[in-house]
Amino acid sequence: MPKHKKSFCASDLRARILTQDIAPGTDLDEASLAEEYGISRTPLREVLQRLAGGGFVRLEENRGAKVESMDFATMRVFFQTAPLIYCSIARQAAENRTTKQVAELKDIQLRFAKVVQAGDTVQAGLLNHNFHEHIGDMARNPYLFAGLRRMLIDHTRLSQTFFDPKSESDQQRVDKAIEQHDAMISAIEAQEPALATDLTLQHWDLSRDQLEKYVRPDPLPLDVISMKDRRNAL
Amino acid sequence: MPKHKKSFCASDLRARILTQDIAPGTDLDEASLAEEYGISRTPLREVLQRLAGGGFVRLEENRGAKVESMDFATMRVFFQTAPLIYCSIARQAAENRTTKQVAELKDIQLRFAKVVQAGDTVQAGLLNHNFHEHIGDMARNPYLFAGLRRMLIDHTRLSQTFFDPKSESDQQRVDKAIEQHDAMISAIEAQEPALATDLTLQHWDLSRDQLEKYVRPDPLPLDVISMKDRRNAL
DNA sequence: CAATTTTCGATTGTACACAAAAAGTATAGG
DNA sequence: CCTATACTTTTTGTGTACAATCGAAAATTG
Repeated sequence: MPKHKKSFCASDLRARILTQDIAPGTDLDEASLAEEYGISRTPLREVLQRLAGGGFVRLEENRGAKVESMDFATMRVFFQTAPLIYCSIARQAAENRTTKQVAELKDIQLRFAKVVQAGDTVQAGLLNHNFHEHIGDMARNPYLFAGLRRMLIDHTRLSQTFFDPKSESDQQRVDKAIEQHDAMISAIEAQEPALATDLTLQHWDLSRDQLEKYVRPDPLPLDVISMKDRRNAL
Repeated sequence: MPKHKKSFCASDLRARILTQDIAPGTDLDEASLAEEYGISRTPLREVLQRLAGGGFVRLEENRGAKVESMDFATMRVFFQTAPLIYCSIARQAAENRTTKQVAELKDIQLRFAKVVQAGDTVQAGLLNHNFHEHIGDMARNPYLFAGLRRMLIDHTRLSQTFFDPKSESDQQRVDKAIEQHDAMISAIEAQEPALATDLTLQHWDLSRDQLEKYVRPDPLPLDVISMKDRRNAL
């Protein structure tokens, strides 16, 4: 049963990083994590090496592992590159998918819709991640897939607020995302690359709008700003 | 000095895989490699984990590390995807490069031209790899860069014959590749994304023509075929 | 003799102890 | 009071012994 503990450790750390339960930039202490997961430092270090390979953490010489963080320059690149990778992947997924993979994708989507309904925002984020990673797998393009995985790490972490509906319009947005997933599944199943690409672009637009709201929120009302200025004035 | 041995082991294994000194599909035995590099199995396993993260080897449970191999389906994808990734990278490299990076790229190119002149095909392949990876670094796009690195592993391994001029036309091809590198450097330095993209596409075309010749060589002359048939006939 | 099971050898996975390096703390000197 | 340096503590890196697993040959059985 020690094997099980190691793979649990790996997937749990992955999930905790994706959900920002462990914040970007955090250093991971080997000894305490090893104790926490009930394994020794040797296999824990191997888990960290693998997470580093996947772009979840960064290893620095004699200084341990830090959770990867995203700077502003990278965020700009993220918005630039996401549509390219997502759409290329979607097109190739529609071209190359197997029947089995479609069934698996439907299963993920079913569980996704369920946890969204139940209001489990953490699991929703993770299953949304799985959904898009699975489409990446369908594309059978190891080069773009590598890029997609890096992209999804950042996307999932940035989207933590996405599945947490606070208002009526938020709820509509989440419902729309689920509908878009269903449409994407259909297009991939029907092997219609152009349609899959188009739907993916729409899905991206929805996500982007939400992200931009989060990254660049509405400016403060003028009176609040003037109050702040007055307080901090010399 | 044990630190030095470990990083040497990592870079040496990387080079041996890229040059096909260790063939695709080979299993790597931990004990013998550890002895070979004068380190114990623990750090060697960490090296293998990192190589696995980079896509150089594949780790299988209780079955060690195998050098990644490329099947025919992937080769098709390789030819499809390479121009997309290379050109996107080149464009963004021209947009985002720093002066220091240009200097470093020139240095790599200088050493590249030198080893090609000296007929050192192994080093030529590795320095060509470095050249393109460094352009990837200039693009400052971690998502495409991840894909580029995977692509370069396969490209470098497939191109092992490229820098080994056996005929006059081979020599011309290698000379042309060097010229193209120089032109690419100029375009990146001048921050001309469109030109950099165009030159990269030309460079890809040169490489692709050579690869296709290698992958799908000219059919054997008819008389040779008939002789073969006669020999192997029942 | 074939098919299945068992046993053995080789290889990978884990734990722990120790070595090396970095970070933090106290002390001496200006 | 600040700085620099020596010392202590904490954390990471490595070597080694042992446990678990896999694959293949040998033995058992129908």
